[in-house]
Amino acid sequence: MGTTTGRRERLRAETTAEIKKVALGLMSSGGPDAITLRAIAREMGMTANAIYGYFATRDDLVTTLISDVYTSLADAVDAARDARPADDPAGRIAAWANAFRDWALTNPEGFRLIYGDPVPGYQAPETSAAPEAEHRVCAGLTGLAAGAWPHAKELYPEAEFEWSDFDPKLAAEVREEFPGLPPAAVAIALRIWGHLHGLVSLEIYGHMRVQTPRPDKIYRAELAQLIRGLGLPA
Amino acid sequence: MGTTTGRRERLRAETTAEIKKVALGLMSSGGPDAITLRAIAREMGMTANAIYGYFATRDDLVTTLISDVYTSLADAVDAARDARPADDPAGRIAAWANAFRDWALTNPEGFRLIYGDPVPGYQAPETSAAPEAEHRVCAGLTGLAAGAWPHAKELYPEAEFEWSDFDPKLAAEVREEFPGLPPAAVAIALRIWGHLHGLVSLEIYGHMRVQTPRPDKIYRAELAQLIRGLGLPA
DNA sequence: ATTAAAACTTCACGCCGTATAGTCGCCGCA
DNA sequence: TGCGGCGACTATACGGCGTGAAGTTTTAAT
Repeated sequence: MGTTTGRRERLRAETTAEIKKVALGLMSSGGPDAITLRAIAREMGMTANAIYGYFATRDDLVTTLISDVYTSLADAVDAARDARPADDPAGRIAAWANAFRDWALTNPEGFRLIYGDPVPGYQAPETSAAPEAEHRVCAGLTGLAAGAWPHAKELYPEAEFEWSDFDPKLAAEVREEFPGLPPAAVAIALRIWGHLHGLVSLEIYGHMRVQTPRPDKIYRAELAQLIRGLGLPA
Repeated sequence: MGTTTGRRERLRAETTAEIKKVALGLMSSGGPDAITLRAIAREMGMTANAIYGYFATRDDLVTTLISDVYTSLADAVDAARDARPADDPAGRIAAWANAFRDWALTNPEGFRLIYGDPVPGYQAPETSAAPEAEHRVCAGLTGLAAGAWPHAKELYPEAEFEWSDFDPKLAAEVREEFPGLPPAAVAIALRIWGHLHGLVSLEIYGHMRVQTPRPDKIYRAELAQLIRGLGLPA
């Protein structure tokens, strides 16, 4: 029966999943630095070298983890955004942004893994470690900008950007999903990404709390100004 | 002669300086991960343990480096800002922001050292690694916000923030240097910090270039909107 | 010249990633 | 039922890391 070869594959998949699970556990308890092949193996009752049967190198494992974690972030923000109706662009933006910060505060080590120097000596592959998830995040943000664009277009100069200013794949997807949307809206999306990423990043890495005990208040003010700056009703 | 005791101290200071210089050199050529006691010692023709006569631990050395590098960043942005006259708040903001990004692009490893996970296993001291320099950066930003406040105050709700929302030292300094400035202006400064930090950080860590070949254009648009959002004339 | 301290080396330990070679058990096939 | 092969795993080893303990050399002060 073909199930026998299926069995091996299943065992293999289970072990792979356990490696990743243990690695994520180590990360959340001891930070990304705690992701070591030896520690994972110890926890699993194996030898470190056994892991090489599943991942060619430690960086390979880390890249996979980044992709998984980034996907979970993308899922979280997408879900929060889609819980609001499409005719409430301000609410969708606020939901997305709050989900982003909440996810980061809940998974600070994951945030560092995705956006920081993930692990000692890690070299990211040429193409980004999680291009697909990062792409989803940007596309989702552009969707938010698209929802706000009818209000925002009066406030922004359209002429400054061209489609060639963006990654071809991103541009193509946006033009297909939101026909008529100008490239300037994608620029807005990237700028919003930068704003939110910056505030959350400073908070996660401890730079914000030195200046203010209420980073949440700063973030809320940011949201209010963001929505106002897009010409949306509160 | 008293110069004899002075000689020892001078040699000691020179060696300390050389350790830091070599460490910074390793960092700029091989990234923060390349800062290892053994590599520094190798470069200096010493043993790794000799460094323990100058720094209690590797983390101590890294903390000192962070402080030095952060100070050089603070110097750069302060100088750029002060090159513009006080009666040109928009120009001062633009100068500060451009100096910030330029410094980061020139010293990407320094940026990672300051704002990222500096080095494998590094544990920041309880109080921030470079509180003085970080303070200067925030105070400088608040100065920019103060310059813009006469124009911006119409656009922002003042009531949302109180002085107790900020670090007492920061608040005290701001209140002394800019009497009459409301706490809302400090919130604006922190938000601007977040915006610029986020865009630069995404660029430095390679997330922005995956989405756009022209991060400079995004940054320029950010600046324009920032100045416009503060009610300043371009 | 003597002495005490500072600067530096040597050796050792336990981590790490990973390359190489070898062992064991399960699979399909005769 | 026996057997060959292959995949999963272990054993051993190398060089790198931070760092502690102990010993040696250099230097300044008496």
